[in-house]
Amino acid sequence: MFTLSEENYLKAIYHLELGADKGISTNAIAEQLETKASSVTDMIKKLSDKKVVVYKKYKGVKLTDLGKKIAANIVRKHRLWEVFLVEKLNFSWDEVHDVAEQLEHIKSPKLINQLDALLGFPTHDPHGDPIPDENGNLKIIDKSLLSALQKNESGICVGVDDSSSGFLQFLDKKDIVLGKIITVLEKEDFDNSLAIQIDGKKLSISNKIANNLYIKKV
Amino acid sequence: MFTLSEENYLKAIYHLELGADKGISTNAIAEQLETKASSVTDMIKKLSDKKVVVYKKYKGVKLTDLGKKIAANIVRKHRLWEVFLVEKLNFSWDEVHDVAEQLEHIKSPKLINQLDALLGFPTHDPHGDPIPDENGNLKIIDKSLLSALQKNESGICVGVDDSSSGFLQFLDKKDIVLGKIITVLEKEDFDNSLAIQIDGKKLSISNKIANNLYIKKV
DNA sequence: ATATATTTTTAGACAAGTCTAAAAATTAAA
DNA sequence: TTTAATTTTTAGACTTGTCTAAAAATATAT
Ligand SMILES: [Mn+2]
Ligand SMILES: [Mn+2]
Ligand SMILES: [Mn+2]
Ligand SMILES: [Mn+2]
Repeated sequence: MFTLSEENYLKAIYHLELGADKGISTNAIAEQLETKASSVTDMIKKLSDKKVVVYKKYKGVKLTDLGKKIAANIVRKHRLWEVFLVEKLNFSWDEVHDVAEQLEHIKSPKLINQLDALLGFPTHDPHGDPIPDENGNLKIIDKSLLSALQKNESGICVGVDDSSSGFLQFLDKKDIVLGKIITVLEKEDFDNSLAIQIDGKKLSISNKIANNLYIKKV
Repeated sequence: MFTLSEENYLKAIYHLELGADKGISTNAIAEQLETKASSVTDMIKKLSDKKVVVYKKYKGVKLTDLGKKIAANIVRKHRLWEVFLVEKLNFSWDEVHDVAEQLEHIKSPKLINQLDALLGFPTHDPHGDPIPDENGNLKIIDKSLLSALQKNESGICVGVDDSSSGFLQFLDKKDIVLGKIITVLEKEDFDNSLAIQIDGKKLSISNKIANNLYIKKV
């Protein structure tokens, strides 16, 4: 069994490993968890003793298969709870993360299986992130940043890169919702801003926004 | 804000105070929480510093109004989660307690309000125990033990005194469910067992069972 | 290749929560 | 009302997870 703290370290390493081939550095973990490098070194030793990471001094850390499975299960719980909060309890997508951070540590396999069923076995959370299955496998869908679209191309909104409540509330304000179709009308060379069409309405979108919104080309 | 451990102490004292006029003894709390008296003394000092209990050395402990409110809120969360598990996730009433012990510590007022609404503002949990409102008030319904019924009197099942899974599963097996009406056909002086009628069926019930099942006289 | 800067680890400390063993206070019994 | 038994508190230790400051290793720059 793993403590709350150990689970958070495993999850942090799991997230950092996606899109990284080398071992994860002590500093990277410390930054992710808003803690100090020395604390990370201590915890890594414990996790190494428990066979969930492989650790070589000064060489960074990698999850073992066991570690990956445990971490994926925490992510699974986090995302299922986020779906629950939005679908069943009328939370908006910018309110769910902090509560899910707590709920993800509840230990009860039956609870999570039944929750999965109640929600109709969702494949993605409210931010468009995939929900790992019971074995920790997740299918990556083919998505790209809005900024990668060319003029006159269209895409369906499928996720966000930045899921801070600031960004999510901004999208709400602009009526940009996952599932809607965006068409690029114009790309400005000057500031890389975009003129887009969504829901029949025209909108101007800064480069920063376009770099944080995922779409699937249609 | 209170730690998980502090919350568990407050809840234990809250339960012990129901049906006790004096201060709650160190040993009583230690037994309830399956810990040692010395640990209780340490924690009581902390809770006293935080103004949630009043503590006089060797004289036991009492919740302040603030302490009562916080404890009642934890009980509220515990019981709402139990209702959720039974009503929405198909848990049986003997499976919910351990999970609720974890869920009761999740901090999110919105979560609990929305959960309350989703469940239709229930007044009692699956074991017949009342759910405190947002202010910590709970209305005690007039219930008595099955063993208090006289021959030919009837009552509706409204709760259990012992909510161990052993007892609950026993009731399941005998088809004794909250809401059903029980009529006492016979009382045996010899062993204080009861012959009862429930759902048209006749059943023999030991004194131990009759002393752990609450009914409301009809 | 050597010096400098950065990263990582170690050493030592601290708070929370728990425990055992011993001392002090209270309660019950003779 | 003394003595004995029980309850409660204190003293000191241990674990988990964290921190700061200093040492060691690695990476970067001249
Ligand atoms: Mn999240
Ligand atoms: Mn999410
Ligand atoms: Mn319970
Ligand atoms: Mn209950």
